[in-house]
Amino acid sequence: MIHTHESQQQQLQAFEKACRESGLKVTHQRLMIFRELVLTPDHPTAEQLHQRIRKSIPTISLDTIYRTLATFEEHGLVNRVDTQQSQAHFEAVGTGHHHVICTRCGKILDFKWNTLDSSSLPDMLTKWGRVDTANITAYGICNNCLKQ
Amino acid sequence: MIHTHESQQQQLQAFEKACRESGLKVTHQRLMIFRELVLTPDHPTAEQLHQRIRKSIPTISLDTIYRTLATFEEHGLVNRVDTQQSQAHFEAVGTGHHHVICTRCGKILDFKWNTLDSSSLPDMLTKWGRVDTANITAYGICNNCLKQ
DNA sequence: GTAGCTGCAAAGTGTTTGCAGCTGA
DNA sequence: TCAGCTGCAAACACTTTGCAGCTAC
Repeated sequence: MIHTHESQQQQLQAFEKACRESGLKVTHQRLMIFRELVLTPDHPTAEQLHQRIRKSIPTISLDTIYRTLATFEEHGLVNRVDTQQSQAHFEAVGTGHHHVICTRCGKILDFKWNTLDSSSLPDMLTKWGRVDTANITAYGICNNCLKQ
Repeated sequence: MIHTHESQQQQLQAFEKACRESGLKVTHQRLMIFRELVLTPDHPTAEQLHQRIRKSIPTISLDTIYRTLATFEEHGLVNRVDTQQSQAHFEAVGTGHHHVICTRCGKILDFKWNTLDSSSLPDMLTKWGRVDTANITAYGICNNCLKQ
């Protein structure tokens, strides 16, 4: 995804606005962390962010990165990307490929969805390389938790 | 996803076959771990598997669970489920919702896909509860890595 | 001035590894 | 028998937390 200069500007402005609205202080560290996420097209880990931001704020600590990302996530300013990494959940192969996760109780349910196969994915992906698998991960609240 | 007794049987048989073919020994521990994954509809963590399997093999250690799951994964017998947990990657909100991850270099690229919105998801999910977001995570090899 | 943020250091959690003894084929 | 699996314990990697000083508002 390539972002235009305009939309980046907008995101940075929206950031300052969102900070003021939630009573978050706009510190140099927070600004640089958000800036880095907006300006680069990849999705760095906390460690990678730390390496990059040290170039402009040499004294910034890794735990500030972690704390800041957690704060941003709470306020809906950043997303955590789904990956297969730890804390890992496992399933036997041959079951459904897609999952719904209840954000309240954490339970995971499989579902089937025939619409998604590699031929129906956007052209852009065939330019990117060879896609082997594609899984949907949905998040919501299950009926059990909604009742309570 | 509810599995019939037949398909569970098939999965267990396929397991023994796959073990023999890859030269893996069919130990009591491995059989119980795979059995647990096939017979239960949820997707436990290594820790949860350990708790459950201890009831039948009290001396089984957590590292055997980890090692066994890693072995199974290498041989394509189990899948790791995508979640938002650590080692986490982050993005600013407002970028694309879907991701392709290169399994060789680990780089993550965004992509847009208009076809996926909550109304197009299967009915089953509306019975499950309230779905808030649904993201696709695709895995493959990017062109850069394919060239090498 | 003060609530709240940061850096430091230490602890916590999930996962992996080296080694010696055990076991399935 | 013997390659390869397991249990133990220790190491590792990533993330979180308590505290004291600092800073944006």
